[in-house]
Amino acid sequence: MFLKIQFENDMPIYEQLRNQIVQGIASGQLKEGENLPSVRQLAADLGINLHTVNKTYNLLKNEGFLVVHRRKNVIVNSCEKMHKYRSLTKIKEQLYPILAAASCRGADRQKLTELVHDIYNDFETNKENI
Amino acid sequence: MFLKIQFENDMPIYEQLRNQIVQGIASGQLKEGENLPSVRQLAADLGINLHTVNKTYNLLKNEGFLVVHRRKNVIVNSCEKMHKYRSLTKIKEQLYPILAAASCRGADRQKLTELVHDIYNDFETNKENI
Amino acid sequence: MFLKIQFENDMPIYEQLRNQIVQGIASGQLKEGENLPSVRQLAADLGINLHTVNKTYNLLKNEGFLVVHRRKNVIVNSCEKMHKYRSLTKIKEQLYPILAAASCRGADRQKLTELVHDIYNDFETNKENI
Amino acid sequence: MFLKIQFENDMPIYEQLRNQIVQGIASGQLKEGENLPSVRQLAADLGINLHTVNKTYNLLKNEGFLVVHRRKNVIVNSCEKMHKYRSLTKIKEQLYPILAAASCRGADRQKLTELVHDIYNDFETNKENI
DNA sequence: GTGGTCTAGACCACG
DNA sequence: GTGGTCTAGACCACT
Repeated sequence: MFLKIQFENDMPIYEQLRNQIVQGIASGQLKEGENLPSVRQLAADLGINLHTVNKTYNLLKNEGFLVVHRRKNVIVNSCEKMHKYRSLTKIKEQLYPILAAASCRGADRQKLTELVHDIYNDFETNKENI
Repeated sequence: MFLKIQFENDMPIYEQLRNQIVQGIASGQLKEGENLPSVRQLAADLGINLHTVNKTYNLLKNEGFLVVHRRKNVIVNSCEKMHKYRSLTKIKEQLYPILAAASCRGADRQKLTELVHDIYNDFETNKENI
Repeated sequence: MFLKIQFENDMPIYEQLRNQIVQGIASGQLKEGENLPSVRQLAADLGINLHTVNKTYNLLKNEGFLVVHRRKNVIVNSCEKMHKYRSLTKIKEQLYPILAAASCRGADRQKLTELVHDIYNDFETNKENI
Repeated sequence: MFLKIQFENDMPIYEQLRNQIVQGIASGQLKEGENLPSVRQLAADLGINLHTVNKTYNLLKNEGFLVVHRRKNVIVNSCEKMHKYRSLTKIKEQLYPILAAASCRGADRQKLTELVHDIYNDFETNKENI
């Protein structure tokens, strides 16, 4: 598994985990329909609490990234389903404070669009390597 | 004052305040050298505790957006000083999880760059209206 | 714990605490990765408010001496991380007024370098005693 | 006059003033017996409050750097008199927290003694230029 | 049980 | 009157 927890990070563990799984999906390391390790197993692998993993899975389920199948295994949702959760206004809301700070600090729209491309390139190069 | 707190929001008050002030600077509503209301005043205006405002001001000071001036109280820092706090890697780090989720949900790089332009346009149109 | 507050001292409590912890790290009494008492515990031990301890910890965190670890609570940062916060110009700035006064009062560079060695010896002899 | 106040500095004005005058003496820009501008005049020159200048002068008087003459003009004390105020233990006390932080951050005794020499050189080169 | 946040009231240093 | 410091008591998120 490619997941790694930074215990000395400000970000809560469940949120680190959430972000990494989402990035795994974005970069194609986790594919549609692929199933994730059980709560118990992932907790053991990472050396963290069961509740924490559970919280992450629930969060990802509510966000539409995962679905819990009847046999209790957790799998990556289909792309079409995920698309239904898209909300540009929400994304904009999240970007706003980051871009505001960046703008104040002299990062112009050119720089920012470059960054966006950089990140999307990261996603795609990962896909190719798989 | 254009600041407004949403008490029902999950985001801590001090952080809402921080974001709004940064956006005020980005959009030119708060100009370099302009002074902000005193801790007590702003706390009274917003109906919150002065320590919460104090925390926000201190945070913004540490981030380089504000400086305490011995006679003008708290003022907006100069652009040049703010520029020293720019770190593209940090911005990228902040964008990463947002773009990952957006990408999973079918927002391609085209859409995202449009959003970036939208937001930068917001900043600039505000500037023109002043 | 080796920490001791002088309540009759002009220096703010949180700053006394900060200095003593930094000296503890410098002298090896607090080692890399070692964890400090909880905010509440230390506050109780020293007979001060937990917010004061909290302020100290946050200050030391911002200065790179401490990090909050999600399981070990607050721990001493690694030496490498601390090294990133070194700024000779800043140190020089801090030394300037002290050395100016010392110089006026007839303490020449010889005396001062001796003092520097004295202090560094203190740090090292403490290390050996552990 | 070579004095300059930074209103956006954390350090109180009276302390900035104190440090600069001490540095002026250390570097020979202010010589033994030379008299300083009146409280009123210096306050006007710097655009600060009378009380602030007064506080500085009183502080410097208590520290032995200045003496108030009978005709109310303030003059730089003689070197011999200043020497009586020397206390190595006090200097050491002041250096301690600075060197502790520096040491943690990887500035060894070599680096620090260099800094000391740098600063003393500053004092002396100023003297030669006068 | 930990640190983080918010509120509240008090005193002080500074200008 | 300003920000800075300290104390006190409360609730919450995280693990």
